[in-house]
Amino acid sequence: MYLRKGGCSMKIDKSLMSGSTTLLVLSLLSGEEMYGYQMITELARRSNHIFDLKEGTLYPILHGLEANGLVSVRERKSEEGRTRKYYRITRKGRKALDARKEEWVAFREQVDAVVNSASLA
Amino acid sequence: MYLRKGGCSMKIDKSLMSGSTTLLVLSLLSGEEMYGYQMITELARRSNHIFDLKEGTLYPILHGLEANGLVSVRERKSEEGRTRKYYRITRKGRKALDARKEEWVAFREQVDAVVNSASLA
DNA sequence: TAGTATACATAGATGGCCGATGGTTGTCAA
DNA sequence: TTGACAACCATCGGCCATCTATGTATACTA
Repeated sequence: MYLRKGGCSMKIDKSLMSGSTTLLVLSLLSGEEMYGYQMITELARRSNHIFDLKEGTLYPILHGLEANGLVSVRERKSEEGRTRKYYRITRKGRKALDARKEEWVAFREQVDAVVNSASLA
Repeated sequence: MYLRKGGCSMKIDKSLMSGSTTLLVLSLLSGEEMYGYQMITELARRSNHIFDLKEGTLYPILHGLEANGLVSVRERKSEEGRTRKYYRITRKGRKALDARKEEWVAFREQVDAVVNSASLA
């Protein structure tokens, strides 16, 4: 991997990432079809380089999503002649995404609730 | 464990929890000293029962925090005669909490950024 | 005095993510 | 034209956080 290093140097504990990866990947795909490497660079860009997804993380996830019918794959030759695997979110995938979003919102709100309730005491 | 079951039935993917547990525990302790079992019930209460921390999760974490000097412990006999282990956050623990909070805010904001940027496209 | 809730503790299994590694193809400068 | 580098896909072993299951002891209460 040769991702350009952005200016942001804040490191997020890896374990915080756990569980949100699928949400992020499906979110990316909900806008347009993308290929793996592109998701990594796009995710880094959109998150101000907070998320530096590893290939060893992404590809198994994509295969899992495909196995569960949440994304579909097709090989496409780009204008430059390079053949890539493009992933597209399915209807089932959009449902799963909605569910994940709800989960995320609930999780986020309750973490904040605990953190804030404590700082008030 | 015999925690009362609350009305909320939404289940959060366990893996989302990863990494936030220490933040939550330290947040609880930042308000007052508490004992283990109390943290579990308090966390459930303050999070509308979204977080149902298990004893098998909490106690190893507390021991780790103590080993790292982020919390201190003392045995105290409550009025009812029961002896409990009360955990108190240390100065070092407060610093760690501040760092964790910053991490959490950055993480939260960037997840939202990705999720929202996709839904706009 | 039996049952239930409180309270602390640990070992083993599970599952997600990462580091390491390897391969192929396209590009560009020397 | 060739060699280095970038783009791109892929897998495996291991780590680490959490859960499940289990064990223990004490206090309250019916």
